[in-house]
Amino acid sequence: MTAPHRDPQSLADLTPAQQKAVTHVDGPLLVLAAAGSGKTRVITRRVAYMLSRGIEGSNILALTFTNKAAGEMRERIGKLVPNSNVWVGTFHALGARLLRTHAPLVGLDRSFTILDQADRLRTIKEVIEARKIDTLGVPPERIEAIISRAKNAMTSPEKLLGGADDLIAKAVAPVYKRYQERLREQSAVDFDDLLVHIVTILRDHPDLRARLDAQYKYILVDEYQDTNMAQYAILRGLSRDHPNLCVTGDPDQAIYAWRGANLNNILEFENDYPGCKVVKLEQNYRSTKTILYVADYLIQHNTQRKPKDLVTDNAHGEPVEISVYLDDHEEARGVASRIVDLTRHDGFSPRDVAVFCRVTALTRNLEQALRSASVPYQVVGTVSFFDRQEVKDVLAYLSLVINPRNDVAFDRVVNVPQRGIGKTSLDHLAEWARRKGIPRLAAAARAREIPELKPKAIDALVDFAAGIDRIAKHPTASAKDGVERVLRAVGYREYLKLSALSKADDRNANVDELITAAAEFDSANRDGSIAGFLEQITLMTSVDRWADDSGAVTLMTLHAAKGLEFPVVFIVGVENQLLPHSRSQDHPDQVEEERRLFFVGITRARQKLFLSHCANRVVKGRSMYASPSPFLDELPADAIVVRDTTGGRRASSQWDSHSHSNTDWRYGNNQNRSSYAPPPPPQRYEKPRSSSVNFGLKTAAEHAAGASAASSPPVDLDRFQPGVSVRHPTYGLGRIVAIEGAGPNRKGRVAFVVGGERTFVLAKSPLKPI
DNA sequence: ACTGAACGCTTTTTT
DNA sequence: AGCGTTCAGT
Repeated sequence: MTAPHRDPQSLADLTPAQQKAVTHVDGPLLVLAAAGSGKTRVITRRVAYMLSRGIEGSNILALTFTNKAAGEMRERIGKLVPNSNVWVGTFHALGARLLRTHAPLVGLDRSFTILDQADRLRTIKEVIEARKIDTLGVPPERIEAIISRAKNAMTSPEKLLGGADDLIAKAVAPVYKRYQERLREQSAVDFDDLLVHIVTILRDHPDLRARLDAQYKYILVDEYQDTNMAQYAILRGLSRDHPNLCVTGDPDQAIYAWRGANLNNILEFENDYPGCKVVKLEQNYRSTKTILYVADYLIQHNTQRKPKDLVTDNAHGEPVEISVYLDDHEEARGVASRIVDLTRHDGFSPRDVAVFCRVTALTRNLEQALRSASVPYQVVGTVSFFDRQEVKDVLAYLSLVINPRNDVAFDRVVNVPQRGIGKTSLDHLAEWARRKGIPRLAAAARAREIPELKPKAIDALVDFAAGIDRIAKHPTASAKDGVERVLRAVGYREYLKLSALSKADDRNANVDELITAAAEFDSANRDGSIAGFLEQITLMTSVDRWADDSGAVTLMTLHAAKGLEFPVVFIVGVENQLLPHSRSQDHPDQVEEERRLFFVGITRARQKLFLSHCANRVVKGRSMYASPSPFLDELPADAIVVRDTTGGRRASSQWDSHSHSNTDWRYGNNQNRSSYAPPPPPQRYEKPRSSSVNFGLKTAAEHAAGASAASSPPVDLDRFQPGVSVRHPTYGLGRIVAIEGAGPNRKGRVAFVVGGERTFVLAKSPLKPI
């Protein structure tokens, strides 16, 4: 139906299905894109096609899941059509941008602050404490999650309460209500508000809605299966007069239900947008036949699912390897040496390799093993640079300068560096500010009027407020200037030198890096503001900071892996309480999501896939028995090989006596083999029979023969003498310079290699002689 | 009243 | 292994 366009050759390299998607311009379009089906390519080509048909770039909006995906797409569009003016970004970035312009419509200043999830949790805790709300023992973290889910579903506190018989909702609703008020008082928003406020604005201001709808005449959405109700509502609002909405996604890759994503958005799209065209992309260009076969075999175990045919013309490839290790250290070492082999003998480079795990904590061992094997690696999703204390401190100062109502930032820095302002003084201040209905910074400036405060505290607070004021008075030139001004004004470098002990150098380096980041921001955004700098940082995800050109092995969670691909993939910790995670085991829906998560991990691999699990794993400092994931049973036996590295070393009478008697058990089954992939010749490998046991939560220490060795032996106090070298968990190595007193209260003065001298009560301290 | 050290509790996944 | 709370000391 579409006439030939200006550049006919540009479509020749696309399959008929891809062409259909690319050339559909007007009206709703649903692209069901299987993993590895070239979805991103189709989207970018479609944008280029629209531009070539004369559509203005400023009328096109492309929404992605992460900033990184946005950056890639922006770049690819830029290569096809330079200077196109298409807006590409995440939903949250769009929300922030629109809200900067229209903040007053929902009662916020334009200089509003975006709270990250740590700030949000802090605020929730404060609300509970200040209002003495009885939460019926529901922990703050859980309350936070419930509030977030309620917001994403656009449920008000009142409506949450309407759910009658739910006790938890009853406990959460008042916190939710008060939390929302607190945010408004501070002119702050959390991540969810970036979406919800936009929904409110679109709903309450029809003229503005119509204007935006007309401006964003063409909208593309990636990863549509992971959108939530608020995002859905935004899209509805922007696609009423011009329903040229193109969504792409794959229900089998929906892994964010826990965050409020609603799978029905994609399942019901055809009904929501009548006349919608549907294109299925089922051809896989990424993985070997074997990997695709394994993935498909697994995902067919989900009951809530539309069947689909995955096909590929790629080579068969090798069987998927499942390794069994004795414990998590062995696993890490095994993976590391495997990677060394691959790079030395098989022509892979470290950058071709990724290691995925279910929880971030698992990366620790791997880091160690890779380091000692001299394999370069990069962790995605650990405490990011911007989560570091010193960086957060400086950013909080900046944030307070820009938005003086930001009480969260005030609390964070009012006593950093220490100004002798303690908790009781701050409690009085907060209470007074609350009664007066003013921000805490303003209250600090008027500390003299607060009767409960001591003169010392008054002086310190007034001083602090004046200091912030002084910084704010200077016209803020650039982000870099702002950071440097803060550092100078508060004497932050000096503070680091004195208080940070052995970490002073690292922390100073981090501060340096922050200055660099600010300078980078300045040159990238010549009309940018400090507010813009802060916003960019808050909305940045861990994946966004990941540079894939670093030539290093990539370590990340399965969630972070979505949308990426690697020639070689390892998935570690494929164990029962981990994948599926123990928190999901009670709910079948959640187990299906875990299966999808595993599916996502498997389908990231192009050529080689390695899975592994352990018999023992250290969790939270305790060694626990671990059993293989039930998902491993759902893989086709004829496409996998098992490698048991535990040998006879796992001999433990406890273990064996608990074993199941089914000695013929092995991974996988062939009950309903899918027909598209002729499997490689069957490879029969006996699975270690004892591994099929699930011991639940007993610690291995309770069983192990050498259990007593695990408990730390009491240290003989007499061994602490002047001159003796000691180790402290926090301060590291040191030497005893003096012993004071006698008996159980005997104290030792220790000079540390880094960080000066400190005194400890020897019997109570964690000091160890060396 | 503030500061610092020790103890106990906790962690799924993230915009 | 990390963080917030608690306790003791100045």
